[in-house]
Amino acid sequence: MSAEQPAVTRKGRLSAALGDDLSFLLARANAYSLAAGNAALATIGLRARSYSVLALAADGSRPTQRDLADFLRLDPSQVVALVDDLQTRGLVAREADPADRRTNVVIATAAGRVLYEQARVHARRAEEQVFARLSPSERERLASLLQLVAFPD
Amino acid sequence: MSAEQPAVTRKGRLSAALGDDLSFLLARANAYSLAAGNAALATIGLRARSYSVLALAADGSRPTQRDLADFLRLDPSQVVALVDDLQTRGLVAREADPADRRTNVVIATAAGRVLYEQARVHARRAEEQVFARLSPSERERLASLLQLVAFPD
DNA sequence: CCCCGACAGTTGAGATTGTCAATTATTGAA
DNA sequence: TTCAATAATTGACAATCTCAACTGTCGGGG
Repeated sequence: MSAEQPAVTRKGRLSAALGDDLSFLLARANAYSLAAGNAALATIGLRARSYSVLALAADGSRPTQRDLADFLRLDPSQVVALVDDLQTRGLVAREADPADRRTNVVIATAAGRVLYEQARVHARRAEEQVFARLSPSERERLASLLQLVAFPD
Repeated sequence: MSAEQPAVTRKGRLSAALGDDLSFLLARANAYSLAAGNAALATIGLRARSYSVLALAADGSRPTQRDLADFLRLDPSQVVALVDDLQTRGLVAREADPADRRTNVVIATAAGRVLYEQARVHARRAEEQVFARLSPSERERLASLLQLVAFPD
C-alpha cells in the first residue's frame, strides 16, 4: 500500500529528519487549520479562539470558565480575556451560579447565538478547504485517532 | 464499530459543539504534543521550535533559511531569530552559497550534531508518551492522514 | 460554629509566537 | 544594462503561553 511516492523527498529536498515525525505533522497541519479558520472567521470579527468559546457558550452545556479552560486547554487567565471580549461585544454573558458563587457560567446571548450560526458556516467552509483531500471516512478515521491523543482521559 | 461510548459526553458535559470538530481536535492534540515536546527538550536547552531547526540543519539536506521557513511554515523573520540563537550557541553555522549569494545554508556544527542526537532521544520519549494510546499501525495511519493535510502540494 | 486548605476567577508580568511592512543585497531575465 | 523578483534582515505590533500573586468562596475537620 501507498507506493505512489518515491518515499524520499516528496516535497523538495527537505523532510528527511522530520518528514514522518507525528509531532511535526500535527504542528504543521494545525498551522494550516488555524490559518484557514482565522481567515474565514475574520470577516465576522472572530478568531478561532473566540469562536471556540462562543461555540461552547451557545450549545447549552452551560460551561464555567474553568470548564472552558480545561476543555480548550487554556490558562484560566486567557479565558478571562476571551470572555471579557465577547461580553463587551454583547455576545456572551457571565451568569452567577447560585450553587457555587465562585463560578461564572458563560452563556451566549441571543446576539451571540445568531453570530454563532453565521460563524459555523464560515468555520465549516474553512474546514472543508483544509481537509479537502480527505474522504468522509478518512475524516472520521482522523477524528477518532486524534480523539485518543487530544483526550488521554 | 465504536459503540464503546455513550456518544454524548465522553468527558464531562462539554464537547457537544466542538467535540468532533477536526480543527479543534487538531488544535488540542497539538497543544499536548507541543507541551510534552517542550518539556522533554527543556532539559537540554531546546524548545520544539529550535529542535526542528536543528534537526533539519543536522540531516544533510543543507536547507536555506527560506527552505526552513517554508517547511516549518514560519515567517522568514522567525527563522532569522531561531538561527541567530542556535548560531550564538555554536550549534549551527550560516554557510555562504557560492551559487546564490543571497541565501544562507544552515548547517549543524559538530556540537550541534552531538546535541541533536541527544535531543532525538528526548523527543522520541515525549512522542511515545503523547501517542501512547495509538498502536504502531495507528500511528502510521495518522501520519499518512496528517501528511495530506500538512502538505497540500 | 470556626478554621483552614482547596478552588474559581482575576490581575499583572514576561516570554514566545504570529503577522506584516520596509530595507538591502543579489539574482535572473527582458 | 535595467528592472522585477527573491533571500535575508530589522522593526513593530498583536496574539498566545506561562507563571505568580491575590480575592472571594467552598467544604470539611476540629
